[in-house]
Amino acid sequence: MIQRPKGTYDVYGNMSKKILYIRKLMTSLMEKYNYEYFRTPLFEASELFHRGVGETSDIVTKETYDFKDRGDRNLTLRPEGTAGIVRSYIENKMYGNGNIVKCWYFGPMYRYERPQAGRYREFYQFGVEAMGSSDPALDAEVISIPVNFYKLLGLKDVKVKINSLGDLESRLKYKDALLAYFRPYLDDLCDDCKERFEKNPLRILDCKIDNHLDIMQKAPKITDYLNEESQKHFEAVIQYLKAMDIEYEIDPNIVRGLDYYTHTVFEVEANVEGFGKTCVLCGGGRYDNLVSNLGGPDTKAVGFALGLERLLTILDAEKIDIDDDNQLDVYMIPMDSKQKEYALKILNELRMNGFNVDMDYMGRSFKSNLKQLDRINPKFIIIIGEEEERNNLLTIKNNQTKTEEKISYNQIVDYLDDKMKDIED
RNA sequence: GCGAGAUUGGUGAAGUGGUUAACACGGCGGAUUGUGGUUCCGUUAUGCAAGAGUUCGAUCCUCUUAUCUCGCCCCA
Repeated sequence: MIQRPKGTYDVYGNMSKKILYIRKLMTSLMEKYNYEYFRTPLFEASELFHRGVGETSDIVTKETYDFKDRGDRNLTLRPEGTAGIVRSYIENKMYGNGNIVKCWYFGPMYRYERPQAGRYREFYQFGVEAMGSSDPALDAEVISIPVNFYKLLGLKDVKVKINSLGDLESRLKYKDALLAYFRPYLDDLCDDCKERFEKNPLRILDCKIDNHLDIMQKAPKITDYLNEESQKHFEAVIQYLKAMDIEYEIDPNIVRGLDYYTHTVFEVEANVEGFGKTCVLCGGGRYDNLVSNLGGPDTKAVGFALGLERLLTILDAEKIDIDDDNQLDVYMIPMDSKQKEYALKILNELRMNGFNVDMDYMGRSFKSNLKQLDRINPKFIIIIGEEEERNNLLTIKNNQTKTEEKISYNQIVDYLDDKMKDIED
């Protein structure tokens, strides 16, 4: 038997309802924020991610799906959303009028990782990018999006952890300071941290094993290395968060895994009782150099992304039920296959008049069809037998009151329109 | 990439080196030939992830592969 590829999953049943609901919520929220929907290709020139995400990041060095197409082009399935959006921004010259571009996306991303709970090789991300402004208020707006999104979904104790990496200058100075600081203690660090020391010293601060060590607590803080401009930006973001009543905590250990971040970096976490711990739900930050690094004009930008699968896992753990069940308006039961023509005629008519209608295609006995009704749970049942067909009638039964009446075919649309209003009231 | 544990029908699962693989739910049919969540009856896996090996005989033992779960790395 052919199985689905490792780290992928199929969506159906309950899951599909949840996803549709979440997508609807995203769409309406982004309308309120006045962000535009963007869609970019699932694969891009490999070089885009090498230059965009960072040549040294783990995502690019060991997690991408790279392939050559039949025209010998080097392509990569996108491991994240920002690089493609920025490429599109540059390629379509959206910077033209010095406009701000605020957009959102939702789609599959690909990383060759070891699958674990809530983590897949093909996974979906919802994200936004706001390009063309360095206003710290924009950072705050972007941060407010996931916060409000989670609140609307019913998550509790949603909290922002925020830090600043400063501009390139501040960051380099800090990196040097860290290297100088940790070098004498290298032997005290865990093996992973020794590797981090070489590759990405900022991540040492994030280590779960060495967390307790004295040298960790006393390590230099990025905040002491921010230049004046970076400091001012950071403080302003904090002020704006306060203004919006968004709960935050400054966490100097947040450094993020992608190379393009500058200034604001943040994660949003929620306390998940089901897991007995706080979980990171999404992350993002400012990337003022990415657009120019990818060949565009100097453009400041900020964004975030959240993983759908982790969100669903956490909603489950919190027992937040979000399925967006749209109840069937009408279920049709033909008494006999002879009545199918007439049934289909009614079915089609009702659908074109805006009702959700389905009927039995299993050739079930009448009795059996009735037994199915509890599972199908329609608002109305239309029963069509020989007599109804002959006289252009149909029997319609209210599934709640269990009362039924015979009406003529011509009346059905008006009849249902009327009844639906009653139900809604 | 490394380590550990799993994989039995549509679903949840019990089970054993040897004839017909429990039990439950669901499905279908019937008791009730045009009106339903109850009850009762019948039926529902030529097969125990895939392949190979050991054996007179394997779902059970061994190996390989695949996938899932958990941990590390990483990410979010």
